[in-house]
Amino acid sequence: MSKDLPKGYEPTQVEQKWFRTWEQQGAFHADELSSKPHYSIVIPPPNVTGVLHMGHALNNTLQDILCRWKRMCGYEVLWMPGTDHAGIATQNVVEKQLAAEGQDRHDVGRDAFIERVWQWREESGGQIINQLKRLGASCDWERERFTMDEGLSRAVRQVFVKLYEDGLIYRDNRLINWCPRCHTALSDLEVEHDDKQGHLWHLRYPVVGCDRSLVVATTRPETMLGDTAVAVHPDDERYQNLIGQKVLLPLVNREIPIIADDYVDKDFGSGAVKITPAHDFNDFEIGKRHDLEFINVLDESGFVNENGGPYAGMERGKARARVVADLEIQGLLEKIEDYANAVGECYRCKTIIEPYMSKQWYVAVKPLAAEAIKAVETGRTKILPQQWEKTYFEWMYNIQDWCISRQIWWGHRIPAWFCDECGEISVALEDISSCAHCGSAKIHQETDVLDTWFSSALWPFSTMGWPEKTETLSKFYPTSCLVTGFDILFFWVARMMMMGIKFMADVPFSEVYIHALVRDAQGQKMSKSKGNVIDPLTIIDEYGADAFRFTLCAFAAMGRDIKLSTERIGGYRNFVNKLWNASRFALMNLEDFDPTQYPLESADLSLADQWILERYAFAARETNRALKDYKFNDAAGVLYSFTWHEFCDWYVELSKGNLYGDDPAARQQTQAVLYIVLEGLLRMLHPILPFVTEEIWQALPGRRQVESIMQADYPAGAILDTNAEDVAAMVCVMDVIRAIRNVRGELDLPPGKKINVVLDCKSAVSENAVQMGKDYILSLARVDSLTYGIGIERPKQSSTQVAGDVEVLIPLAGLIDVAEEESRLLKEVAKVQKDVDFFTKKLGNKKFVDNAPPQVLEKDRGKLSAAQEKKSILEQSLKKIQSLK
RNA sequence: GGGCGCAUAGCUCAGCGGGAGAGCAUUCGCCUCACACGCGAAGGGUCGCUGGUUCGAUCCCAGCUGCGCCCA
Repeated sequence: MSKDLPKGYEPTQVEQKWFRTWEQQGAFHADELSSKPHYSIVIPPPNVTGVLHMGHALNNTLQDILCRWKRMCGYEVLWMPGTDHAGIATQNVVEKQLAAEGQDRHDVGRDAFIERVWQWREESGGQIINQLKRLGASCDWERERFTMDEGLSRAVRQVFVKLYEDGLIYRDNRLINWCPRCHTALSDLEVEHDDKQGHLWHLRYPVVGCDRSLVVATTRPETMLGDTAVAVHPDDERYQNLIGQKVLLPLVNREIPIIADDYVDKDFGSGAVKITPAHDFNDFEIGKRHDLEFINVLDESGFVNENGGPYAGMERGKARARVVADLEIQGLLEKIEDYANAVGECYRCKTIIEPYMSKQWYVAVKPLAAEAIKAVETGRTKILPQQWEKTYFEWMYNIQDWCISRQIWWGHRIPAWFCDECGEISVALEDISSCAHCGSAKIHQETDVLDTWFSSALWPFSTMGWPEKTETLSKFYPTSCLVTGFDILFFWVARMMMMGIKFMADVPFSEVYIHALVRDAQGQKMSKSKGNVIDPLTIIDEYGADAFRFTLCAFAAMGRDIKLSTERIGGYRNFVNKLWNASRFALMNLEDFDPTQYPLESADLSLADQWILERYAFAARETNRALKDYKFNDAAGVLYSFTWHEFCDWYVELSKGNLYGDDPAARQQTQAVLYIVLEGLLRMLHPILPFVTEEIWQALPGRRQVESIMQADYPAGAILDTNAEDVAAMVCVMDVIRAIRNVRGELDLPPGKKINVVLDCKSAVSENAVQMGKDYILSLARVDSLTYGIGIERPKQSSTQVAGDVEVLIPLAGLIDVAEEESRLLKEVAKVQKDVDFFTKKLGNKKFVDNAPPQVLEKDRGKLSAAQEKKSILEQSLKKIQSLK
């Protein structure tokens, strides 16, 4: 390990080197036989087709921070990684490949197609795994799982069979969401609703046997081909005498009844509505209530079928145009209005979905949901931020049965067989060759596969070896925490809850931390079509993984979306560089230092040493508290200001006197504190900045007890006891230094210009502080000569500043422009006058004095007298200056 | 239509019952022997609007306005 660290931090090689080393050391591996307390997280499995996007980066950075932190806190940590098989998405990828060769999946056949998908997966699937490693993700990669693995497939099958046997899986013929492009059913959740500007067509249907007609309004005129009724509200006076009569459905010339149903909104359109039970969810319900005919007029690709008469063979959009045109010719188009309504789209391909009659498999989720609700109500599982619990409950209370069958090939094939003889269904764990009901060998297996989310729902236990009773399960289930985005709260979290409770008899996780969405700098959702996507890998290349992780952590405030801008990442890159350079400074000054040889207990700590040790203890406590509460931004904030503004800006500067001085004992003592603080700081930062901290930690002098910073203990609080009075003295000295710097800055006295300073102390405490800290003042404020004391002789003409109860006087001595000093003092007086006014008024309010708690009163009185004191000093000084003019 | 959330410094956001904070940006002075991806100093806010509770409200409550998201 070279101690000649380069002047600027260069992340690329450092990151690769350490990640390799950690993997080789087995530092990510979780031991189920360990006696340490467990901490486990299962990764939200990304799609095997996926590439790393900002959402993944945030999600996995947060998980990694938690895992690294807990590991350092002494837990046996399992972070379980893997990918899901993304049925529709993956099938689409391979279908596209085939299309490029002029083929479709039916040309190659089911088995060959699936073979081809596996081949694709071997060659190009799961690249996201390597991308997660670039981020530094400390998953137990040896355990990587895939939802189509043998073990997980076994779990899927077991669950399916059990749910079927328990009567919780059934088949039914009803309306489902159908994607005419993917050619499969979708669950309700897989349909995205988007408000689209469309039209409302008003169609006129002639009543049979009289010259009246009914006007119905629809957003989907082409479905009129499948109308089997017109409905009006039972109380609608306008139509009382028409109920029970018939209208002649135009174009197809079918007579359909006029029915009454209180679902109809009297005030919408004409108050009459066409009913197409086979193509609309509401109409479906009405159709069942009134025992209407269900006429399906579309085929599985969204083309009109033979039931559509002259329109058969037309694509649904074309059919719409033709139907409207034909109605217009016949004078049956009353009017067209602009109308916005929510259109359902396939979440995979954005094709407009079609409510479609078909026979599918369902999970009856209500009984499962009841348990999942109870688990959150009782606090067995906590959802954070808590507001999401409401959303969870809302959905769970209104949950509908889950359509789990998909008409695709890539996925877990449903283990059900239909008997060609008796017509019964046999469901079995192992493939069967004869019907379980009649024994016939004439059976064929269901061709449908299961919704990918069905296998994802088992993830927390299937990945740990279920249905076997494994050591992993007994050590790590239930998991400690799940970190995920709210977009899959229903898709995934809720279903894992249901399945976990059902099959493991315990919740899958104790806490669920829901994080924000990553947006672009303008607050827009990142999307390929908008072209505003920022690629995490490009960011890592440019700024380093550590800077990127710190940015995400600093932005991850609970309950608010993240607007990511590259400028901010640049800012945190600077932070990493700052740490790097402070460490270089330390290393340069620790070359002759051996941490194992120095007895810290007997050390004579300087003011600066005590102060930084006190700040260190504070930072350690606050960081732990923040991480415990998932306040990632607080953790980042505490560490940022401790590192930069306390350690670098102050302690490093304060330490230079002793490090460069000629007192070997003082030098060695300062080296010791510099070493322990930096070493501990690196450990504090490691969960957020894994790479740079390891690189520096390894370069520190001496040997430590563990090979990697990953295995070192996380700082919990103070390293050494400190004396509160000494710490306060240091703070006083720092105030004096700041006051002198303020005068320098305001009066344009460049650092090169040496100045003399007189400090008039108002108390023995501050005099003592100045006495102990005079060297700090001399060097940090660049003071040439310093005199101080209580009631010390004051220079005749000087610039004045007040630091607590120390009056800072800088003799003019030709240095200072009188006019500038006057304007500076006027500004200062005005500032302090505001304070005096504020507190005078506040303390003059009888109600306040009578009611406010004593501590508050005491504090405010102290503030008032301090402000008055400061004001009078400044005013006297101002008078003197003005007399010079 | 139902639900949830957000409005704080030029920008991005913390804070959420006792005198308004950070980062970035801005201005001024500095190549000070770790760092110009830097150092020091400074300026900048009726904390969306209107009421209410309170000795005291950016913070709690109600209403309003504007902007998001989820579900129908």
